[in-house]
Amino acid sequence: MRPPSKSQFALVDGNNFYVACERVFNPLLENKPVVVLSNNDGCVVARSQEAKDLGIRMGIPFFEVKHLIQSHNLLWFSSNYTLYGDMSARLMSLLGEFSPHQEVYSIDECFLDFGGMTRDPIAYAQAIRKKTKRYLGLPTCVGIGSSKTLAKLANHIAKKRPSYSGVFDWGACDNLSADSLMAQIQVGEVWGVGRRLNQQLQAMQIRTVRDLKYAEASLIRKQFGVVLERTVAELNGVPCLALEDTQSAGNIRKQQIISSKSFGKPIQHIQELREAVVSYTVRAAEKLRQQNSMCTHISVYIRTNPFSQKNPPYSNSITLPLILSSNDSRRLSQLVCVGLEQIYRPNYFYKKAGVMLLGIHPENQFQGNLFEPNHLQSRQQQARSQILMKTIDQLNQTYGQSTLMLAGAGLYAHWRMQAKQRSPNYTTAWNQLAQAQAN
DNA sequence: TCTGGGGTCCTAGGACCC
DNA sequence: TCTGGGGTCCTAGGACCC
Repeated sequence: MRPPSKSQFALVDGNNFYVACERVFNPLLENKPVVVLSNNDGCVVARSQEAKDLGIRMGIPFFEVKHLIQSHNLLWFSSNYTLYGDMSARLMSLLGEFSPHQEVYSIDECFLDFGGMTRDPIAYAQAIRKKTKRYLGLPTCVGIGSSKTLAKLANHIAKKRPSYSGVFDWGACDNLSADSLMAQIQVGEVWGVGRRLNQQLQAMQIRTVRDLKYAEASLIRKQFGVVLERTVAELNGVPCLALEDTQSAGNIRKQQIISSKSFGKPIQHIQELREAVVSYTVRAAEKLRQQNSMCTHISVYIRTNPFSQKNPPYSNSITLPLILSSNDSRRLSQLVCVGLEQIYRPNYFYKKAGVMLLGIHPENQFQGNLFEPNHLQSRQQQARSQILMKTIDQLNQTYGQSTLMLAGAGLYAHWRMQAKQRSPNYTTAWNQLAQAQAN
């Protein structure tokens, strides 16, 4: 029996998204095993179907599959987030036309509100797929269900079972066949069941999606908390998670902003670490200003390579409060350097550092400092800082990133990460388009 | 040689208050 | 000597997601 709820969600997800983006501009990649790597060319983060068929697992370190380049003509790319981000924006804007409400959930997927739809949802979803393929060259799959969790699961089925032609709708399926389908899917595939929960559920003989759907809610609540209890309700068609409308782009304000990266090679000296964390801070502060916010705390961390056998491990972090909220790159960088001094230990080989902005609030809720001897002066400084930062942002936007930067970020940046095979920015830079043609 | 980066939410426990 | 109960707020840490 279907629940009385009228809510319907569709989850549209790009297939092998990063690989698909590369293929749009390079048709020679079609029908070949292709992978896209994480930053620093570290791990495999996207695989074409052919690469999956070679047994390349998601997240596997690249060096473990490098031999397939020779033996199976595996093709690989460094990640090009400028390209994927731009393609994503186009995809989301196109998908947004298909529903009054859209939640952009990640770079390659979004929920659409299918509630109260009078048309045949499957035909409608097929129309969506056709349009994204024709306009953007991107293949997608669509899952439809009365809760977000069911829509995610439906999308999984649409992807794994070609017989559904890329669209699966729980509504087209009676209870009995829905249950038997769920009995064929591992519980770990459910949205919200990660590695840890999977292990614990297995131990309780909850092995398939169907097992979880019919697990006793009170028991789940007691053992695992409200989050999984909600998941169980959602599997039963009771929507607990609302669609968070992100269609009007301005309303997403991040609660924390992180900028962190591994280094191309390990570094030892504090001066180089300082350059790295200052440049991350500048990047984070830019993001902060982009959403018209300020922060009250900043946190910095450093760590050695945890996989290294020969060097001793060390990692540490520190969170420092700002006396006055700020989004000024200079002030934040100063504080980050103070923090770095406190956690830095000599004689270690550092592999990664990061900066986190916390206590984020809108710019216009600026709190003056009561104890500031000259309150008015601090207001004026604040205003000048805003103007300077806006100017820097504009210049960098117009003339390219790092046109203007803090000297502390370092001019040479020997620690910068590796990206040996990045594709051109086909959609965002005229000069790189020309380069693509020449190739 | 080579192992990503950027987020969210929830909970437990301590500090502090009356 | 004896030392309550209930509330809020904050932070750290753990789980999850892509």
